[in-house]
Amino acid sequence: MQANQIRQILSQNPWFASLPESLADKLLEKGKLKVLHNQQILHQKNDLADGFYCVLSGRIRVSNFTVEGKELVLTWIQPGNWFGEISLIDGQPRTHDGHAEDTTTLLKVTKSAFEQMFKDHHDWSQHIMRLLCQRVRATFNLIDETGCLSLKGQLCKRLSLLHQGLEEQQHTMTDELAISQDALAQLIHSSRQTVNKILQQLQNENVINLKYGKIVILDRNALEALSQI
Amino acid sequence: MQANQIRQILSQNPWFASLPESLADKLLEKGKLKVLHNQQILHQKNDLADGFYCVLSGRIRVSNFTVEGKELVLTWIQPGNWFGEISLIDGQPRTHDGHAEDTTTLLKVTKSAFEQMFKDHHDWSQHIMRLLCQRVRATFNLIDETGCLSLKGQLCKRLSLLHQGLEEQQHTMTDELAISQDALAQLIHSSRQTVNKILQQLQNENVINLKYGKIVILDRNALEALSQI
DNA sequence: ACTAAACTGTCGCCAATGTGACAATTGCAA
DNA sequence: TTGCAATTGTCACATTGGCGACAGTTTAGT
Repeated sequence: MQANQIRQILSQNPWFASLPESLADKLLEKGKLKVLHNQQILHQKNDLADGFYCVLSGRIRVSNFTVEGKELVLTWIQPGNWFGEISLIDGQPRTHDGHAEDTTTLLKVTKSAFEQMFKDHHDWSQHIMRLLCQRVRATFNLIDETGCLSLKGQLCKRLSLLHQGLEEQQHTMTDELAISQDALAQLIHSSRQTVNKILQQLQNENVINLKYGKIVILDRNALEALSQI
Repeated sequence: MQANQIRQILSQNPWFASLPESLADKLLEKGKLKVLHNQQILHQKNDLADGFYCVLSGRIRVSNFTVEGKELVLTWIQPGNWFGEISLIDGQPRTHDGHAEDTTTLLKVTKSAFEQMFKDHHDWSQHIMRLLCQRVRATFNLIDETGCLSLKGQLCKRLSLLHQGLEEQQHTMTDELAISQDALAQLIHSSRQTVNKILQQLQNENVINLKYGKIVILDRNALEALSQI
């Protein structure tokens, strides 16, 4: 992958884009490419942290397992997003498993390089604090969603977010989300059958179109509106 | 409230206890007492942040409302715990409402005093980062709980945590939690009736004893074990 | 002591949702 | 083309848990 291509992906992330040029350069200098194949494990819950990562292509599925062995997906980390800073900062083990979905390219900043950033750049900690605040707010939103919204609301919100992420990263004009109903069910901790029923409803309301393995967004605004219920 | 009494309460909090003496002193210097009466509003969701707070007595109920007007309690902040740093750092509005339960005494560090800490003490940001990491981990735990555990599991976990908090703050040897079943139901986003049913079960299993307005913990270990299911 | 308010215990009904089962459809690769 | 695996569509059934209702109990205030 070319350096300018990497820069291009990274710059679409608001947090990275807000870094002063000098810090961004330093971070890139320290980053090394790492490629995972589909379903390869990046780290497991309770592992010690070895790096600060950014997804360049593919995606990372962040999840946990219940005692009965059921996988609960917290989120998917899409290209341009950084993660893994928490364990590096507080020295505690990873909170979740991280698996690659598809062949996935990462930019990895090692633990020692990450720590060097604090020593070399007095303002680095400010940016890390902002990243942490984002993380807290994102998890609060997640809690609100699961607590306040109906399953239909949660599903619409997720579709809306996925659609938005698609726009940011690919600049495509297609409104197709390549995701199975099974995967969607995992995201909102529901069952495939229930998700299917809700998606049928949405199709009848002309909000989406269902295809094999993908969903076409017809009415983004309706989706946003339904994310309230 | 006496200065040494305040210090005593604050020192029982692990985060505060880990601050270097000099930083702790500075923070105390800047703190002003603020008293709220029962149910008084400290801040509402979307308010701009005006301070960094620590509960000294009473407690703060942190919650949100659904569109239908139902209150969802995220947590109660017990004495010794600091909060409100997120909005101060990223400049975004509050994520939740904060209400006093009982007459509540707070230590308040104003926005400008908080910001001055960063300027005067180069290592202050490190401690704030640790606080943020704690916050993220706590919310991840909450998500895991609601996603992975049965209602009984969630309830046992909450009872266990409340019991633990009680020990830390009061050094009492009584194992009575003064909390209504109604309030417990709010904490785990459930209904009073369901909570009552589960509590009855736990009483039959000799894990707890039910009283009017309070719960006596009989078997802490059993509670911990049940927090897994 | 009396009363009102808060809290608990319990019932039955009902909506939401998980689950297993099975058929139909689609896409991919040999 | 054919066969297989992944995905979707649909059903009946069981379970969970929310909710209204109401009686009983405890506390606090006058």
